[in-house]
Amino acid sequence: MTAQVPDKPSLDGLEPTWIERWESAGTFRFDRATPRDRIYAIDTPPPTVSGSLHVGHVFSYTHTDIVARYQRMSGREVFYPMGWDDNGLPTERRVQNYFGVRCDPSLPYDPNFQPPDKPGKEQIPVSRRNFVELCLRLTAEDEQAFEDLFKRLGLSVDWTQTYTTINDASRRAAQRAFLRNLARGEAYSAEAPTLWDVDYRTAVAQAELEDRELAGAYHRLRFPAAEGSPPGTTAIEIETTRPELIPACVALVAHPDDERFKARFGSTVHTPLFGVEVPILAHELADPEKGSGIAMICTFGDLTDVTWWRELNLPVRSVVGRDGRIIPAPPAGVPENEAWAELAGRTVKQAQKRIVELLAESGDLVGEPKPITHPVKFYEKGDRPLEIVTSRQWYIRNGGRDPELRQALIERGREIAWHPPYMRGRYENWVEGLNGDWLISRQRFFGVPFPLWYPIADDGTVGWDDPIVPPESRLPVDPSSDAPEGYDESQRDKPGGFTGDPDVMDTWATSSLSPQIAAKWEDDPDLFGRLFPMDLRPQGHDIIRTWLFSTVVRSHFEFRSVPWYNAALSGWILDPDRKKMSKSKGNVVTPLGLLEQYGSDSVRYWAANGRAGTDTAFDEGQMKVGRRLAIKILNASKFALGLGATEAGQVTEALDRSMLARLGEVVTEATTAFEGYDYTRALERAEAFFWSFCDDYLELVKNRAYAGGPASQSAVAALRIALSTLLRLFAPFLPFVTEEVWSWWQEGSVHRAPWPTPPAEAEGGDPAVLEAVAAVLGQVRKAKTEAQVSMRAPVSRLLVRDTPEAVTRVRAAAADLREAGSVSELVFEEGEPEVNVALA
RNA sequence: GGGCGCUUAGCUCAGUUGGCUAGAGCACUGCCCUUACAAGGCAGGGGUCGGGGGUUCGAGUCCCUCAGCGCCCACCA
Repeated sequence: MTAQVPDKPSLDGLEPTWIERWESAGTFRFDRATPRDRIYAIDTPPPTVSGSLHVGHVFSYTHTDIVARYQRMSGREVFYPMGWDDNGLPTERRVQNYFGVRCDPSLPYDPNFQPPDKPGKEQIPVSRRNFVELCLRLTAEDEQAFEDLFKRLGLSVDWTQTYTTINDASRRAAQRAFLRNLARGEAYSAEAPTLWDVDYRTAVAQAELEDRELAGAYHRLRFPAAEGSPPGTTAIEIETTRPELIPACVALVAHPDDERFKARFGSTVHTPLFGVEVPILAHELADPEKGSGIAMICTFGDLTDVTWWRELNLPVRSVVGRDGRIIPAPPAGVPENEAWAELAGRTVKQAQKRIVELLAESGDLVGEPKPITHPVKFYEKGDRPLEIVTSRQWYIRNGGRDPELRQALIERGREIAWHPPYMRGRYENWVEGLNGDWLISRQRFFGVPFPLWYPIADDGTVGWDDPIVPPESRLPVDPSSDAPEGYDESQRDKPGGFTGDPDVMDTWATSSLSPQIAAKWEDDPDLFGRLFPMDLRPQGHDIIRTWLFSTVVRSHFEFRSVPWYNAALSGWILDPDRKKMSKSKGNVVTPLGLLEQYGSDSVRYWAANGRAGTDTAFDEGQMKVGRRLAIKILNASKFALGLGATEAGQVTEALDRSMLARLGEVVTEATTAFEGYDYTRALERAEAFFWSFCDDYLELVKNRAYAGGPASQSAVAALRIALSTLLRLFAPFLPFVTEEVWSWWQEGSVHRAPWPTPPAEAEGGDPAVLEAVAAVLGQVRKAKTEAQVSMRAPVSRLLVRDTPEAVTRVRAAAADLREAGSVSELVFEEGEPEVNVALA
């Protein structure tokens, strides 16, 4: 076929052109009729829709796309969907600010509600359903912007396969999976101390915690001995960073072997200011080295308190409310005295300040508080330290309390191929360290509701342990607006009636079902059967403990199988100062701006140089290199195709066969690398070959190719074979420029072309010939450079002395060498290797 | 405190079972308008492979040890 080569090939405008043509041609459309064993299914990470994508997304999504394109060219039908993770706290917060509303689940749905044009000072309370509608409205806009960016980046996603984590199908899947967990006993509810974010007013899970260093102080407090103690019994001094929890104190605890306190175990002391009598107890977790060696147990200051409280069977005296303030009335057993009046209603921070003053006045504070910094637990998205409150929550078993299940989940991890392999260690590390089940309920609104109601007895008590479940055929349900079977809406929240579960599932409880949701579990059994288990889960290594692990848990329970066979973990994008790319930086450098400035292929080139699992520096220099590579492909292609087509396609010359033989080796290496998910190496090999192809081979054959005749035809044929192979090698990385060049002379899309195999025309070629001739040519160039003359300057005599084998190799391309170097006389000798260049 | 990863040229990084004189790109220096490409090409300078010890004919690579950086977990009175 005759090539249609533009006079001045350019990268400008390639993206919109090809995005449009791929879409109209359905190039990346998934063919669901494909047999299962030829399908490659990807569990694409659904990005959180609450703001904007950043450079890190561009980086990691490119990696997945490269793999997808390789698999597609290798003959697999690629299922490459896109999801939008739009439920959850970040979206709620954004919607509140954007529309000036807040969710009040007690309100009825108002079908005619319209938010104000501008958010007012006071947030307007709206029903849950109205709130969810506003969330959907705002996320729809964001999702469109995300899609546009991902398209611009060149992701070969099948855009007809999209889902959102809040849509009907996702809610149905999440509720169905939960009900099955419940029926099998894998989900349960319990009233227990729970980590609680006082701003979001919701429980949070172990996996969502992070430590932050905070300033605090050790306060040394005196607990006087109880009346009736033997004469001379001293007061006990403890150290605490949370003096405001004195009214919540239920005991003191020291190590059982601690001689200082052994005699006191079983006796009691009084709390300062409140005079509550508390026992002195022994427990191994108490560290004699810390503070005064004896600690105050409060309900609850931290997780160790929870352990002590549980194992020592202590009472609960909660003083911190769900809003993070000291509750109005003291818990049972604590007097409502002047001290309490000073604390009630204050935030814990204010309460601490005040109680320290009171303790100083009463003389119970020993010395001055000693300032320290210490790690404090936060919800990863939160602003204030977590408190621990007692509440009823839903859990899914995850092995945290069950060694057998834990082991089974570790075994599942071993069925997955991890890229890079050491990431499996992080998974096992996490699973082995679990110390509680997975808390999935959140006291929030924009999420998947628990599909449950509870009966209300005639005396008004709620049957929390006796939930009413809907049939699966009714899903999804919203228990806040739908009534359960056998009841009607008038019985809501009435004695003898029912009440809906007010909570929603944590966002991970939905996204842990992403393979099920994307593959339309139960909604389309034929499709699901072809896709599950999937082939690849790509994701960041920071969410192994959350998304990856929870997906394995759900799949293990429902299917007794892994959710996918491969997990590819991408690294971080780092600032030039090697810190994780900060939000502010990420916003300065917008992904769209980069794509427009350098071109999508160039940005992808940079991303492709980040190996799986390895953190990568943000480097615009690499994007410039990528741009140069793309331009080089245009120009080299223009040259190769501008020579015209050869009819016979006979590759007869040794140099041509040598080049193709070397290219064949590169194809083999690249293919092996890709099969091991090492796309970076594949790119490296292709790129290294391509530059030597341009610098050496093209220069050597240029004159011969122009000349005409059989030897010329050999060069032209070899060039076209090489170009076809190279374009396909580069296609996964640089989809736009390769497609552009492919379209000059080939039918169809390069992205549906077969992955290259070593060229058959290389048969009998010796890869070392090109290398040997190129080395001599390099010597000629060096001589000219040193003489400061043009590369076209004539060489009167070129002497090549080397081993007989080497001489034979160079001699095989003697004519090309003479032309390329403008050499008059070319002399070969056998002997001590030397290249001697005599300029005219 | 436990686990994992990392440390190679000024910068970003390759270096696959130990094996020629340790590589690439960027940056830097010099030269060249050569009809695919000046948004280019060619050539060049630059490294005690984090420190120390060991195994070996031979170590960037294997073992021990120390140091530094990063991540995860535990502890956080």
